[in-house]
Amino acid sequence: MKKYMKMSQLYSPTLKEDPAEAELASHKLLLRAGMIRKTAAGLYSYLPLAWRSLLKIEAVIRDEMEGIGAQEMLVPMIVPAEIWQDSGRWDVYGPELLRLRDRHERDFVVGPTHEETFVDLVKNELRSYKQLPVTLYQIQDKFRDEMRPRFGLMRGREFIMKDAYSFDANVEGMQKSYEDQKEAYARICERCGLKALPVVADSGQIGGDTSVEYMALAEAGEAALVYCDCGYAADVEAARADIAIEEGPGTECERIETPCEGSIESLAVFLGISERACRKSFAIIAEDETPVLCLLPGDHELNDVKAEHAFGHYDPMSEEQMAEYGLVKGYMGPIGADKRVRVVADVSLRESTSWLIGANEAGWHIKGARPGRDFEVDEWLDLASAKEGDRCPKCGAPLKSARGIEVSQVFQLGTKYSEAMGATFMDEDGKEKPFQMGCYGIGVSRTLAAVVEQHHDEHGIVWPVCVAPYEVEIIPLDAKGEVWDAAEQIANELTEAGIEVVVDDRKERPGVKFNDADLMGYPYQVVCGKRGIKNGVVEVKERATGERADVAIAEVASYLANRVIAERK
RNA sequence: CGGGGCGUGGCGCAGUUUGGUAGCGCAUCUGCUUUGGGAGCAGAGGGUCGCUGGUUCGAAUCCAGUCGCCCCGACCA
Repeated sequence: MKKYMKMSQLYSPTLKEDPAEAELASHKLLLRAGMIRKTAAGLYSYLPLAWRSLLKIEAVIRDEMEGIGAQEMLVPMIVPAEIWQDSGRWDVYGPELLRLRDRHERDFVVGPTHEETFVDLVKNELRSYKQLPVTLYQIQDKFRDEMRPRFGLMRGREFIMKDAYSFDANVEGMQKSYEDQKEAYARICERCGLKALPVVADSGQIGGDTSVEYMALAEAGEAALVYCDCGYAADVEAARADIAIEEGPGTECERIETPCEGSIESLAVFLGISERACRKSFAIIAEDETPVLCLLPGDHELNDVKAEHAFGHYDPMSEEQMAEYGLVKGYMGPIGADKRVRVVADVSLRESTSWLIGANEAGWHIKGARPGRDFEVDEWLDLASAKEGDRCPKCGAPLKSARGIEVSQVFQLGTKYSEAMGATFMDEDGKEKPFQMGCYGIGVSRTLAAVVEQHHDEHGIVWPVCVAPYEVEIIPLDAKGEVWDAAEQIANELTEAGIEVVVDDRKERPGVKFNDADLMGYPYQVVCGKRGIKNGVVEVKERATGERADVAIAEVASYLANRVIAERK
């Protein structure tokens, strides 16, 4: 028999003040609303309210997994070292991996992810292509000994993850499994109330769409991304920068005096041109000791990741080195630089014919310089960090920028683990083949934090119905008498209608109850006060909009039940 | 791991510079009043000042070491 929850009994200690340790909205609010408590760095206890929300997220995940035929199960958190040695990760995984030894001196790891366990599990049981495909998943705590756990649930060391593994007979099958998961992930985000974008995570080695991360858009996100309405989205680190050329002034190569401080900004202001019409130069020493001058559109930065790709571990040139190679800080350019300097320019500049560059003399620049005629570019590379306004590599429209929280990732593994661990099956053609695998993770606890990050205001959390710990809070302003009777009646009716209800039965002043209700963020509040009860009405407040409406006591339960159920998804 | 900061009743902080035996706000408990947006008054309880060692007549305060936590960087659900 379902019963409504009483605030007086709910273990959800709220805090008036922001805890000193928290910085992010989600972290502060989850602590303040009495949903989580820290046990140690990166280790959190989920209190009853958080747990209810987590179970709802998990329910959405289970529903979607079931919808694509994935089967839930559970493997041990602790994993014997041998299978990690088999996969090769025992030696590769860094200090993030928590290793431990039992009383018999046997090595184990606390699973940060479970590819090995699942491969080991199926390799002796799935013997024939006829048994494939199979997708297995679990929802379980993971442990990663992060060097810097932070932001509460956002980057904990122990966290709840849903991890799925697909086993297919061939690449086409794997891609199908992968697409199924990817689509399910989009629906999971949506059903949890998250605005998220699928971001291509690694189009590198294997090529194509082999891994996608779902990024929940949030200012507090750790990843910077660019995206386009056409559906393209990429981490700025990985995005190819397609930058419209802006030519500098003039077409003849000519020295001009530029008595301004040696920054692109001041140069552009002095000449009355855009920063992009200038060419920015970075001088670095590549890993192989080659001095390199990188030329970029003036309003773009050298992308660290791309530069490391191109040059290995590189260092910015010191002033002494610049002097040695004939480069003048603030006025660098390819003309007049030492012959040993390798000149590399961003690909976006390839068609540009009028470059405004430093003259390697303080206070002087060169305008109208043309590569091939006035100086040589040794190599054209993608070096610039993409940013807002650059052209979408897919459709050409201007990109928008955003920050995101990586809530989930889908990955085509191929035979990486199955081959390493000798996990094979007998194919139609009578040959032993390694499984084609995919793996798919969702940070469940991180999703909770992301939801709060996207759904809060200055008063507290604003839960979407689908993940709210309770759907309706009833606030009787008197804990006795006819006000209480009406509140209890409404609570019972709603509960009978299958709505999750909490009643603030505490002997607190109205302000305290209102503030706690807003902080904990239940989607609907029903305020029962003397005034209204006399007229046979209570006030229904929608947390998200702040809208209030008087509703007849006799109708409020069915009115709310209909709204809540419609919003559950 | 590098850089910065912080550890003082449950929470948020002051006190540390200049050593003298611990304080404020909130919360808790009791009583009275109050009751539609974090109440008022009166009273009460609660702290080996992160830990260890040292200096000193005397250490929250000075010194050394150590542990923990937070923030910024390199990794990830």
